[in-house]
Amino acid sequence: MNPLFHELFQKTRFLNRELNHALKNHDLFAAQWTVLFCIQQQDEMTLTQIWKYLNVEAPTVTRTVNRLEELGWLKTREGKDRREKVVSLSRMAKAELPKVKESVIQFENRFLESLTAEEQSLLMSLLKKTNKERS
Amino acid sequence: MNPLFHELFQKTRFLNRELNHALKNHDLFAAQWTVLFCIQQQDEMTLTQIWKYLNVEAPTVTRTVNRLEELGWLKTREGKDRREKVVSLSRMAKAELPKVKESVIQFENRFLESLTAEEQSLLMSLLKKTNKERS
DNA sequence: CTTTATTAATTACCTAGCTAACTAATTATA
DNA sequence: TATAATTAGTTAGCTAGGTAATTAATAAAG
Repeated sequence: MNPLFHELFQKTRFLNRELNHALKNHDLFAAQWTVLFCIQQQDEMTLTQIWKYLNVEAPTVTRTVNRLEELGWLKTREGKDRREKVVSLSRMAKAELPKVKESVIQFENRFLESLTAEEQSLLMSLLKKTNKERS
Repeated sequence: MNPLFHELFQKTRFLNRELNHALKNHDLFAAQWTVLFCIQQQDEMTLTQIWKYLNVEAPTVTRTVNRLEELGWLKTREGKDRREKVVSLSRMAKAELPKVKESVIQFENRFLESLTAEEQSLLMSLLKKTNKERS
């Protein structure tokens, strides 16, 4: 097994663990945060838009969105296409998200502080250059 | 949310999915393969050695090792310290692993073919340079 | 218009991470 | 040596990813 893969998997496990830790004060998990984040950017999204954006399967998003609705972060309504479920932030989420974002930014900066801006964008472009064909 | 994180998470999700796909012929999942791989390198390992190597928590390894034992890939014995469980490859695993390795190598090469050797080692060193302090 | 195909979302069930709380064996200490 | 602390592993239960199969609504084709 190529050590690059080992390193990649280890790093993201570590990142996930630490991000969960940073979000604990806000009673959120990493995957929940990423869903909130992308909805907040778009104001409203259907489930399909969410899972396509996150590059994740539909059932995963169904579950996370349901949980976030239970917890009071999200509200949902039927789309004009009645198969669609349209998701948006609750009042509470709009009030709380800025603080959450602050925690996440602190965490990200701590993780990246040993890389210069050039190294960060280099890392980004190398990741993007990697093959994305599904076999 | 820093786009670098988004890209990292997406990439490893993609990698995991594709590696699972590549391993399907051998009736293995990615995490199972990584356990088999590290045991095969060391010949014998205790559970603690495994989870420290993989940078994963103990219960995760307990479960995966049990599953692999059920499936006939692994055998276990008691260590001289009777708390320890020592894990090694079964006869079947030793016979099959070379073919599995072949599939994995093909998969890895396909994923990395758009990067030069220099780019690969650059990516590796950038990942390693990242902060690893647990907060 | 009716039938067929497609699409959005869900349900059920699997692997795979995690934490917290536990047992049993070993090591350190009083 | 008896007790306390540590260590190896497990169990229970959560989030989070996946696939396969299903339902309901819409779109396309006959």
